[in-house]
Amino acid sequence: MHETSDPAVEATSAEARTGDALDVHRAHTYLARPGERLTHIFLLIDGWAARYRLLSDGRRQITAVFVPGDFCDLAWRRARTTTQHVIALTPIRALRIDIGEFEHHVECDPGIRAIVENEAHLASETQCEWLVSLGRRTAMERLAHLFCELVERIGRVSGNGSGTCEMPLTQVDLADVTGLTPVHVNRTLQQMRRAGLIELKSKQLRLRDFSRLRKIAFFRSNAEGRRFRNNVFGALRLFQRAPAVPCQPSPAIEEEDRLIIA
Amino acid sequence: MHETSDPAVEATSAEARTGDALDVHRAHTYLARPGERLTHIFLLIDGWAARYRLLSDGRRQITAVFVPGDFCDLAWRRARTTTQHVIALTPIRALRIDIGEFEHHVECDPGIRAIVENEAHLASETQCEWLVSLGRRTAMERLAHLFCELVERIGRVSGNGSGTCEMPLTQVDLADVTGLTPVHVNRTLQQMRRAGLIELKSKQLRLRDFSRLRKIAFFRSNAEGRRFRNNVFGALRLFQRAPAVPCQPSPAIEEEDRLIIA
DNA sequence: CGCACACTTGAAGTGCCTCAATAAGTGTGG
DNA sequence: CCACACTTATTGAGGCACTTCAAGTGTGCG
Repeated sequence: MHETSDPAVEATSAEARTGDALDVHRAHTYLARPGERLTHIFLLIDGWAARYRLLSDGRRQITAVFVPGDFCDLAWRRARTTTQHVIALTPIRALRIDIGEFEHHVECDPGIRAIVENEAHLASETQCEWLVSLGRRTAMERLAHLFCELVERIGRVSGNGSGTCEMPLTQVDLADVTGLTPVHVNRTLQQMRRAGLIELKSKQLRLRDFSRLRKIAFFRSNAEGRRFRNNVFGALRLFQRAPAVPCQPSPAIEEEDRLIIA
Repeated sequence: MHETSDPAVEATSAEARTGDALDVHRAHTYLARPGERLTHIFLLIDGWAARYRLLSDGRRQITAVFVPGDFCDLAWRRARTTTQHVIALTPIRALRIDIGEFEHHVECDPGIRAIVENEAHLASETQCEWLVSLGRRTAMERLAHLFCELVERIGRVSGNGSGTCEMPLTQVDLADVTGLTPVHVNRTLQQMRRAGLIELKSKQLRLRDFSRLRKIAFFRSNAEGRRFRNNVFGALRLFQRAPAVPCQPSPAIEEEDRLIIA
């Protein structure tokens, strides 16, 4: 598979065919701002991003974290405009898919539709679990749960019951995900280190005792649901190729067609 | 429109045609339990319901509140089984729609598809705002926000800037929505009453100063997004009538079709 | 090498929780 | 219609998880 080993090269050639572009962005660049007209959906290839809501007095709550393989942001497929910020947390590479083409793919390609609907479903499950964290879990439980989730999403669990994954989130980011203050995140992380639960240094997270962390976090694995999840290269390939058979997308639904019954 | 003024009668006749049934349930009956095979989606006609997650030590977090006109639960359209509890908070009437028929309707009827996708989108926006509440808002802000949301969803705002709506949620329910304890909900409600913000008695909520509450809650209206929302009778009618033109639903997507690329 | 950013630590304060008891509703059956 | 059980709402006192403010100390990078 040497000829397809570099997704960037693939993307470049694909761009000529489909008009989709592989974007490169530095950390902290905005992929979306609230109120913008929605023109693209990104398929994240490398790096992390986050969606967040900012209150007018500066309070910030991160409402989703995007890792390689995630679409960003499926939440706005039905919307005219964005309602939240999306920012690159690290340098990223992402396939920028025109929203019209995206809808066309979803309409015409059952494989892509299955992926997209599955992704949306996973995102909604994740979001529910975040609600539980923010509403009912303690600081340590919230962090433990987040770490379990991320290791399941992008990490590796080794035989001896430990797991590892990248962790580019700063303590400020972690605070804005977990609804805590950075100071308290710091103290809680140290408590977890002292308890032998985790190691976290230079953007590398290691769960030293996955099963204990799961219990602490009341973590419910969604590995089954992720079994059929797209992987980043697979999804990339799917979106890069033109649909094998051109199809007639059903006509766009006009506002007048939406149900308004007095 | 006398002949269609009673949805129950309509439903009964529709049942003969479509197999959908209008269910009546008492308060506190389960519409779903985690791990159940998903067979139906409910269209709530009367009464309120809630989805929640229960931790093994008894902590409960309500992750969605359903009011008349809501589908319950769209979150599971892509799932084989339910992952949370859904319970009737009050006596309810609901149109029980077989999941297969539901998917058929969505597939074949662009009007229904528009409704369902719009509903799913609204639900996801609401959920994001709940994340912000639980993560970054104080007790009073959380309650103020919830009240603003509910008045926008089902209440009426009168000219003088006050709004009213039904409020069948007990203080325990409110606590499980807002991630607080019932005791603190009680104290916060009294504080809001004393401040002249709300009246809340015998299941009736009155916002005495909607604009002040909005500011307190950092409430962002989604009235625009709800303009095209189905209303309960409209949606009921749609789901009761058989599709005007029988259509060929695209073949179900088999597991093998889902993308698995190593 | 120095600047910016991430992380760490301490001390003091507070918003919310826990435990506990009582009052006020609400439905149910005799 | 009252007696009873049960849920819901209220109030008090005390404690703790988390916040706030205010220093620091690494640490990576141009």
